[in-house]
Amino acid sequence: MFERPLNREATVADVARRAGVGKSTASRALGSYGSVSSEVRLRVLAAAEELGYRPNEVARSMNTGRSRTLGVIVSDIENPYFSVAMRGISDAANASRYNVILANTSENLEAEIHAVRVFLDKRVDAIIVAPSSAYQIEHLKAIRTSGRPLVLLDRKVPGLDAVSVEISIAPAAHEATSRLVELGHTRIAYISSLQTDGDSFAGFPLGISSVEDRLHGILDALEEAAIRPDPELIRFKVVTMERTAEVIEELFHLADPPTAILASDSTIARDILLALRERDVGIPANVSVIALDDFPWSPLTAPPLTVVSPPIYEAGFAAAVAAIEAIEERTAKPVALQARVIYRDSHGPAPTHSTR
Amino acid sequence: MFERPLNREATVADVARRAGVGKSTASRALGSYGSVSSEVRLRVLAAAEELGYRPNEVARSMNTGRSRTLGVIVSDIENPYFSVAMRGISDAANASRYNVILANTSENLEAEIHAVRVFLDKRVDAIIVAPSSAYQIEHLKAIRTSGRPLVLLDRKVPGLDAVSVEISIAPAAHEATSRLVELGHTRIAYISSLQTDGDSFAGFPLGISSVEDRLHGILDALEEAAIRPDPELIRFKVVTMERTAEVIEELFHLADPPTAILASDSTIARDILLALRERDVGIPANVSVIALDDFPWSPLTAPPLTVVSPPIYEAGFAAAVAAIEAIEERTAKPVALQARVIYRDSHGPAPTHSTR
DNA sequence: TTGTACGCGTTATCAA
DNA sequence: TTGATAACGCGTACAA
Repeated sequence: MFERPLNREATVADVARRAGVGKSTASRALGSYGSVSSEVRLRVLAAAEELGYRPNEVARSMNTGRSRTLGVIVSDIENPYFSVAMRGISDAANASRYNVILANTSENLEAEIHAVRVFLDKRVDAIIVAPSSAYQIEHLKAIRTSGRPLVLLDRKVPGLDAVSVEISIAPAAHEATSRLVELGHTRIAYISSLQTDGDSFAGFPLGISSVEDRLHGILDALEEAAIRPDPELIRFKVVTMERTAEVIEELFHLADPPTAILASDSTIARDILLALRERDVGIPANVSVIALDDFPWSPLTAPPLTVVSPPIYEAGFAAAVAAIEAIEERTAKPVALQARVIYRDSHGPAPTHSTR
Repeated sequence: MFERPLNREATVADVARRAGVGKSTASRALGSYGSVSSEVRLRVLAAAEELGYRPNEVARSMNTGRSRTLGVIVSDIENPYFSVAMRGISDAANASRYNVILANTSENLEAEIHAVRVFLDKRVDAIIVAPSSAYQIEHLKAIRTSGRPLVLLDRKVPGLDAVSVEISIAPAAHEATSRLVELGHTRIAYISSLQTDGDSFAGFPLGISSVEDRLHGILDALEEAAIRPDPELIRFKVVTMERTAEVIEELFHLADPPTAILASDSTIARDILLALRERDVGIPANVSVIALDDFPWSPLTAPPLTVVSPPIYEAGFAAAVAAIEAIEERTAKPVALQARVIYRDSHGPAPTHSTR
């Protein structure tokens, strides 16, 4: 069914022979560099056309040492966050005639280490990664040691020689939290899927910038309002739908349950909405819900979701642009983007005790 | 900032020298093929370890002619349909130690042709594609001519020597349509984003199997119920949000407007829901809506959406498995999967005239 | 302007 | 079991 072709592909040598010129002359004519008489050029081009010549990019990479390929490592391409970022990366890469090779890690460090190794072996020109850990970074350092640029998508890792494309969520998270406070909320929960492996501060994990960032925005807003953050209301490592339901259950059984819930990302937001619907909790009548992430369906949920919307397409695009700049110019500037709040109907005044 | 490394990577020759053996002996020891005395093997492995040797996959591809890479061509990775399929492809590829390289085409034939050329030049081992046209297939034929397997994702193209992974929507589309008929609907619209370039039959485009498939399911169900399909109600090439709003507008200004709308995919479904909300049309009180596609947020829309759910992760996985089989075994079996209907709350009885 | 010859890092061939 | 050598297809220094 899938036999190999009998006649192999035409090479530069074949084209040269047919055009009756030397190999390097053909090579120059095809690559349009150096100097070739226009008469010869036409003859070479014609010969190439006739033979259906196509350059072998593998051979080309072999002696240029460059592959015009960007390696992209994300936790899950299925997540709209990363698929949108990927589209941005892909569009930017395409515009500069680069290709994109993808690896999913499921937030698994071993998989990430493996992906880096494979990409390095394949001689990608640069690697774009949303790292799962800010502490185990030997493999990321290895990228730099190999002489290839490294671009950090969204998450910043201290002590690493890399370009980072950051999306600052803090100001928007601050704004959203303050809005909740204005509406009378004092018991505000934050549920995050983050599995961190680093230090923690007062029970809060630290180290991965995007998390610190979100948390700072929230905590600062609470502090301004003189509301003491309750560790009971801040939950990490909530990774499955089941765990989300459990956490929601626990939160509502607290002596003083939350009146608002902040979701760290769209998956958590979905699971929270599902769990609340299961329990028949009215939104926003009984609880306000705000997602610290956006996704295409956010205007259409019941009720339409108030979100902190990060410009991820732009971030992906910027990451690829930075990677290509670093490859070609040996330098690239870090990028900082800002999320913004989109107010819709999933938040409202804090319920009074009588309505609860 | 991003200087090239001073000391280049260790090669087989370096390892061989350090271990005090010949280049080919080292190569055999590292690749664990041929025969090497265990004493020498250990020495070579130790030397490789010390030098931090890593094989150069580009050089390897160069003379094996294989790259352990699958090229994947989709219209838009941002679309959950393709991002989920991509995850399936990626997981299956990963399990067999293959890599995945991605191209987006935005349903643009030129981009698809370009992507094929690039992938061929890069010597991918096989190409998985959801083709945008069933007629312009020279570039797809070129894949086969080059001796590489071609796997068609979701869409079947006649007259092409390729393995296809099909998702049959027809039975589920039939079932969903019949359900609508049972509920009293006789005016059922179908809105599709498909931009086809082929023949049409009674104004309906034909040729791309997944479309014929959906349409057949719907038309068969109508025929069984002795309802004559109205070409006015069947709309193709609805690709933008604006166009969707226009089409909705047009449909509702018909003398006999639809009481149910079938959406071809999740993007169209989103735009339809948005347009209906804009017009304040009650779902399902005034119109029933069913999507012929599923996506993670379908249970959480207002109202929860009745959908025809295609197993796309499985389709992606199967496509990659078939591609790898074709590469390694020279043959692969086509795969046929079935979508199923998930009944939720966006469909209901046809409104009586008095309520309209 | 043109052509020859070599290098890139690997695997494959083959004689020792 | 081993190692010298060729081959993959391209770019490119260098000489003509």
